[in-house]
Amino acid sequence: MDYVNSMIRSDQMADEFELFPIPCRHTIQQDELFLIPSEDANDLSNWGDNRQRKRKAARAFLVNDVDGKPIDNKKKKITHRDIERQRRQEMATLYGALRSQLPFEYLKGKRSISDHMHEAVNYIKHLQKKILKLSGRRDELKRSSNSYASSSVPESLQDSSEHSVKIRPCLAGVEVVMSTCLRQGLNLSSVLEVILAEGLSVVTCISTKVNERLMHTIVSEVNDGRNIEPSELQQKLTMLATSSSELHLGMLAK
Amino acid sequence: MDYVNSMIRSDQMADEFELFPIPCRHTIQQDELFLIPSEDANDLSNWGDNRQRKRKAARAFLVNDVDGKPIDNKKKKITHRDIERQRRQEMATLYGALRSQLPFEYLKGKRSISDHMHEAVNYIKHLQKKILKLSGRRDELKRSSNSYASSSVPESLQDSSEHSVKIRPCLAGVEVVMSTCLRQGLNLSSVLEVILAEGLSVVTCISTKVNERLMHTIVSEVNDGRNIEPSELQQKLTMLATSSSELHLGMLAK
DNA sequence: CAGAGCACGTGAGAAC
DNA sequence: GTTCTCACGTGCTCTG
Repeated sequence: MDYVNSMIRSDQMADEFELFPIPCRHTIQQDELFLIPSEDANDLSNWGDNRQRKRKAARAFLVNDVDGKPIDNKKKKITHRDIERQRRQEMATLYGALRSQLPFEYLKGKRSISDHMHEAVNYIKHLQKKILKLSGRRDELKRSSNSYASSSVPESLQDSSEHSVKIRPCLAGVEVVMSTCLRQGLNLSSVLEVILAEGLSVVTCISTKVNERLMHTIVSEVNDGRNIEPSELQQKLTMLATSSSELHLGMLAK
Repeated sequence: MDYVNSMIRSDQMADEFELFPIPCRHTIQQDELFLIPSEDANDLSNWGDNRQRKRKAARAFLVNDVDGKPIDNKKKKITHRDIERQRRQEMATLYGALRSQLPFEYLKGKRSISDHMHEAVNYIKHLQKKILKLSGRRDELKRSSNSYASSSVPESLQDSSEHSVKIRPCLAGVEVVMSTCLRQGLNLSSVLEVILAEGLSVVTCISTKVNERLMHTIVSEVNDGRNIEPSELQQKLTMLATSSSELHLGMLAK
C-alpha cells in the first residue's frame, strides 16, 4: 500500500556541484588504520573465504592543488557516480522483483527490504519442503496405484496372450486376479457366478482398465466349511476365459 | 571460491575522526533541486505507489558554529553511523542467506549480489512451476485411483446414516451405488446374487473403503430382453442392507 | 590500466 | 519527539 521504494529522489543533486574540489576530510581519515576484530563476519556464508583485505598504504592519487589534470579526474567521478546510481536502481528493481514473487502472507506488515529478503529465504525453504513432500506423495501414489499391475502381478500378465487367471489362497479364501483382453467378450457376471457356485462369497471385486486390458481382482472367502480346491477353480475360470461367451451358460448348469 | 563478501573492512575509520566539523560540501549540494524524469522507476513492483517524495526546503538543523550543543549532535551522528553499519551488516548476512539457498547451477559463475538476487527470483519461479506441476500430477493420480469414491458419488452418501442404496439407469442396464457402514455385516455376495437373480449381468464392481465406510459401485447390464424395474431392485437391495445378514437367504429363495 | 562491485558515512523522509 | 529505512556520492579493492 504505502511502499515507497526504488524511486528517484526529487532532491537529486545537480552534476555541476560535483565539480567542486574534494574536501580534505577523507584524505585525513584514510591515514588512520582501524581494525574491527571481525566478530561476526557473516558466518552464514559458506562461500566467502575470510581472508582479510589488506589496506594499500596511502595510494597515490592525483591531487588538484596543481592544476595539472583535474578535469578527467572529475569526469571519472561523474561517470562513477552515474554508474553507481544505475547499479542502485538495478538493485531496487531486483528488490521489487524478489518481493513480487512472495505470497501475501509472507510480506504482510513487512515494510523493509531486510524483512522482504528474510521472508524470501523463508519462502524458498517452504517451497523446497513442499516439493519434497509432493515428490514423496507422488512416488507413494505411483507405487500404490499400480502395485497390482506392475509389482504384485507377474510381468508375463502385462503383454501376454489373450487372458490369464491367477488364484492365490489368502486369509480365509482365495484371491482371484484375471487379466482379459478388452475385445474379448468375457463377462464378469459369469466369473462371479462361478465363484459363488463354488460356495465362496465375494468380499471385494475391483475391475480396472490398464493399457487396453481389463483386470479383475476378486477377493473371496469361504462361507460354509466346504473345502475349496484352487486348481479346480483355476481350471473352470480358465476355461471360462478361453471359451466364447456363450459357454458359461453350460458351466452354470454343471 | 573467491567470494569476498560481507566482511569488515580493515581500513575502517576511527571514531575519533568523526568528531571533526562537518564539511560544507553537503550543505552546498542539498540546495540544488534536480529531478530525474523517472523513466523506469520499478515497473516490476505492483505494490509501490509511485508518489514522488517532496523535498523539505532547507530543514533547520542545529549548526555547531555556536558552541551551544555540538556534543549530542555528534553523539547522534555516531549512533546513526553505528546503526547504519549494523544494518549494512544485516543486509550482507541476508544476501549470504539468500545465496546459500540457491542450488549450484544458479550461481555458477555469478559473483555479484545483483546476479544472486536475479537468480533467486528465477529459482523461486522455477520452484513454483515445479510445485504446480507436481500438484497437478498428484491430483491426476488421486483422481484415477479413487475416481468413483470421491468425485462421482453424491455428497449425501458421504456422511449419511447406516446405509444407502442408489440405483441409476445407465446405458443398457443400471448402476448401483451402495454405501454401508464397515461394522454392518453386509456381504457383497448377497448383493451380487440379488442382481444376478434379476437377470442382470455385472460388468464392473468396485469396492472401496472411504472414511470408515464401504462403497460398492456395481455397473450391470441387461442380458435378456427382460424389463428391469429399478424401484423394485432398489427396494430389494435396501431391504437387504437394512436387515441382518441372515435375511438375505430368504431373499434368495423368493 | 579500466571497469565493476562493495562498504562506508550521511542527509532526508517515513513510521512509530 | 525518536527510530528506522533508504538513496546518495565516494573511496577502496579486485578482476580481467
